[in-house]
Amino acid sequence: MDESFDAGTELFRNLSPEKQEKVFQAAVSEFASKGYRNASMNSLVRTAGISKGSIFQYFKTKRNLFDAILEMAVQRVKQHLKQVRGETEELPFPERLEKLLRSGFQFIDRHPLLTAVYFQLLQSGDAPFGSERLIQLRRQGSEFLSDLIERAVSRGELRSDIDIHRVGFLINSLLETLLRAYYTEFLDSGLGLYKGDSKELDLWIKTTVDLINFGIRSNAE
Amino acid sequence: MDESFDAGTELFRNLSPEKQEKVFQAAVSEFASKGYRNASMNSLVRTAGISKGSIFQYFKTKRNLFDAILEMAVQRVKQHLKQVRGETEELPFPERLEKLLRSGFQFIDRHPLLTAVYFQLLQSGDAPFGSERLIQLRRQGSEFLSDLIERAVSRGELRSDIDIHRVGFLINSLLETLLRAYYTEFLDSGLGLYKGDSKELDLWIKTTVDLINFGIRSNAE
DNA sequence: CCGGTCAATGACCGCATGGTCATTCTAGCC
DNA sequence: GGCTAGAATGACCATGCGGTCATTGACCGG
Repeated sequence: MDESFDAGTELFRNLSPEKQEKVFQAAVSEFASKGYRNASMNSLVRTAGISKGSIFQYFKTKRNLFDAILEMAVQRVKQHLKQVRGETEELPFPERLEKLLRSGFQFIDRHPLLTAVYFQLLQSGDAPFGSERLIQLRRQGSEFLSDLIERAVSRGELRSDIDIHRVGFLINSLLETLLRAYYTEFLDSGLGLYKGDSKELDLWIKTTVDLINFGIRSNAE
Repeated sequence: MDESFDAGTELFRNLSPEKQEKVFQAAVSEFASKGYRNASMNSLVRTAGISKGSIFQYFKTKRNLFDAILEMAVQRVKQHLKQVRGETEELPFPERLEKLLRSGFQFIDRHPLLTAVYFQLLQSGDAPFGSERLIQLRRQGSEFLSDLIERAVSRGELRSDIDIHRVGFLINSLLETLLRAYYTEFLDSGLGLYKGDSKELDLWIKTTVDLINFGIRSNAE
């Protein structure tokens, strides 16, 4: 998970970066594959190669550990989105959408497990905390898109009568679906999106961006 | 869950319909709220008001019970979709989409728990069986929409160059998102879809159908 | 009223969980 | 080498799980 991250007890933060990394890696992997409730501290400790007592000295509870992992994932996702937003500032909306999707696939390639933790939580709601945080995280995703749309509307690129927030929600959910299906086998309906190569991805990106831009109604009538 | 359903051991099928119903109700409720893995037979038995031994005499294992519940849910969903397809045979595509969504909300009002079991499985993948069945269920959903689209294309209502299967997948995921958010608080981003009244739903339906039909690009250019 | 049948029951089993803590090990200093 | 501070350890705990089965109890024909 790249450079380390301030979390856990003082004891944990004083560990060698390699060991911190090893523990983090094991934790992310455990939560990514089983979600919060079904993740097992026993199993985690086994793959990390440390003793059970240690993990509870590093992070007092399972929940604390999860919070730290999630915070890291959220931080990285936000940072990624900000970067893409900055880099595509001047682009017309369709290209912006395309870049957003494409960079999303790249992000997953680089951080597959962190993405899994993030989306698993967002979709299943399997969390140690109440729904307020979930609602907040989801809203931020929708709002990111709403902002892009609003800007494009004000530039005259998009119809001025669209319902910005609802459409932001819808497009966000579309993008989420695509990204999830890219790394989750059972979400792909045998259409080649799951772990698809760049040619497959290009087709999906084009189809999606076109749908959003033009809709499907025949131009004839 | 309306009339009873052939499932479980002979002993269970010979029970009085009321008792069958009571057990089924408790099971659906348990699986709907906790998914498969986190559902507890102990808790289920408590809410059903029967003893633990009995439930294992009625259905040999937790998995058998889940299979029966899921089969019922899938059957009802399919039956519902067939009905809507039949009733909207002659309608233009946009109206068809609208009716499909509207009747989806109605279905949830009538069968909230069954819907929850069905969608929870489809989204979380938390199942006692492998991913093949999940892929199959998802594919059937996509194909239902692909068929509607194909028919509309052949009638000249839709652009003839659209990628029928990919667009079917995308629209299906859009509809799934809306329906899930209608009964799942944390999926609604504070936009009033969750348990929304009919005015809210109308707005969502209109926005969604318009997006799919016309896209968002300005007509000006 | 009896004896037989069979459904209902809940104590019990082996296992896994999140979490604790007394003990052991190790590294640094004199 | 001996001492000590503090990190690592895994046996242990209470709890809950899916599943079993000897016992109980309700009903029924004679």
